Amino acid sequence: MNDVPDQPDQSDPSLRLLWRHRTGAREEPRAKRGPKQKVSVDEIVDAAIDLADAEGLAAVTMRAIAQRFGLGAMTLYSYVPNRDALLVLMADQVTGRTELPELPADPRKRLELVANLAHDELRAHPWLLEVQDVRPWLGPNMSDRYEWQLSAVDGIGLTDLEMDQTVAVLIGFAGNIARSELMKRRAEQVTGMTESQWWEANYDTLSEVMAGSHYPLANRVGTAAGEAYQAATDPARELDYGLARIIDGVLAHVGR
Amino acid sequence: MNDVPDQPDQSDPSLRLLWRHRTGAREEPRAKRGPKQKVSVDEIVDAAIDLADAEGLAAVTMRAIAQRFGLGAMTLYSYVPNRDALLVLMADQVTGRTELPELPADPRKRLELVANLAHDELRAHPWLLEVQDVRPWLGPNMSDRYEWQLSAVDGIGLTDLEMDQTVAVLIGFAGNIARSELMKRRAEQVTGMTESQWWEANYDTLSEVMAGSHYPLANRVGTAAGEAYQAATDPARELDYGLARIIDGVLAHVGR
DNA sequence: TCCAATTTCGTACGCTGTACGAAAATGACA
DNA sequence: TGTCATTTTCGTACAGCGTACGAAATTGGA
Repeated sequence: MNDVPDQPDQSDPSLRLLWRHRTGAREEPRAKRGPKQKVSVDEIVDAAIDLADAEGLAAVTMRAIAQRFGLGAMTLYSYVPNRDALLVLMADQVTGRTELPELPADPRKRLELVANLAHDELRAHPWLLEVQDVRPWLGPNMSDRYEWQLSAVDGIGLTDLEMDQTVAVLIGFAGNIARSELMKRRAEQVTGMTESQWWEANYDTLSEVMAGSHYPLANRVGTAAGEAYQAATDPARELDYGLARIIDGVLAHVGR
Repeated sequence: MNDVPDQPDQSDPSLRLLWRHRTGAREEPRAKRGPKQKVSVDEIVDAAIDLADAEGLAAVTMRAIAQRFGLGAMTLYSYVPNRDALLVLMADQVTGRTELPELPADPRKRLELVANLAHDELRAHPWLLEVQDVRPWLGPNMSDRYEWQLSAVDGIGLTDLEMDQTVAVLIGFAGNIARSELMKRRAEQVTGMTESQWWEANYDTLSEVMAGSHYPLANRVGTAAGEAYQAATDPARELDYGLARIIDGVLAHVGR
């Protein structure tokens, strides 16, 4: 019998699930009775990650995951409270796969590394962009990542708050580039045409429909882009350009 | 009988729908026979926008929109080819509601205006962030907007390609701030707690679970953030800080 | 051996977008 | 005015989703 009255547990249940491999010292108490679980949470999460990598986040359905193990769909709910929690577990688990390299001494190179690492990861697992919209996750691997990101901007001359905000700007920017790359790939997949093919196929309709409007700058810029790299956009160069400007701004701010 | 062989029309059908109010000079040919349509595409799109503003994009279902007009769900498909096309129409239409102010002379103020306008709009219509992921849209109001954005960075000393990339960085950043604001609001709605309440409710679990890990920088930064503004993040200040750094970087690049 | 605890999972519900085809409404023409 | 081709309306249906519920199966401890 407890002295303290039973107040409803307001704490997020998926927190313990996220940190299941690092809970203090003791192992999580195995169930004493009942059938042994046939798979593990990690296996389920890994299977879901595979599925998302291969076919996109929309293909990550409870039924599809369960089928990979020959389980019934509802069985997954004895491992994971619901689909959203699974997505968070996927995000943290895939984050843990990327090892965090030593940081170079040069501040500019440090910031570039933070952005490029995020960008590469999001290119490899584009579904992370969609998961991000579901919930901010506070898992062990994400925490490690954040600590590493902060260490990259530490000692440069930023205040504590500015350190956080600088990291946010950098990884946000990397995410935007990754997002535009994803959209470009998706558009090509949906339409079955490359970007330049799309513009060609729609040229007549566009010029007819835009006859009454005038876009001198957009035309000039669009022409320049088309000549520079047979497409309207080139995310790789956007990354280099934008990253250089942001880092310039940050380093100028701390007076270098 | 046509001389040219019938080649399948590869052009995007929703393009004509997007530009329905500006097609050259002549009106779109009204149907000669059959019942008159009871509503208009604009009314449908406006209703969908209202719904999205009030209850989020997930509430924008074909059935819900149709019900607003006392129509059957399938009736909408005589106005709009499918839901995705409707979302694009919504995005362009709501973009047209924001009037584009005169641009100030000062380059810094011009760039700030571009970012702030995007940010305010996304705050008022957060579902635009989700629509953006569906498809890049090329409607009349988005085209006007893009031309205006380019004019804001024109004459500053950027190349044509850099103009486009600069706009992309600015509005992408504004979008990221709006996204984190949206997530914060959503989290409070889902959990029923404010951010600081969440941290309080999960403090015990967190410190237990993170006992084996060390996050000196994250702790320092988190403490600083908590003291500065009773929360882990403050999007409004992130906007000011990041925007200043980005614009610094751009203006330094063109040598001012 | 028996029971309590736990996992497994079939069924079902409400929800989604939308394919299909019948029914209703309308303007043009005989 | 009657007829018909055209167009809009929309009821029904289907596949797929997350998941609530409850029964069945499995297991270790007493």
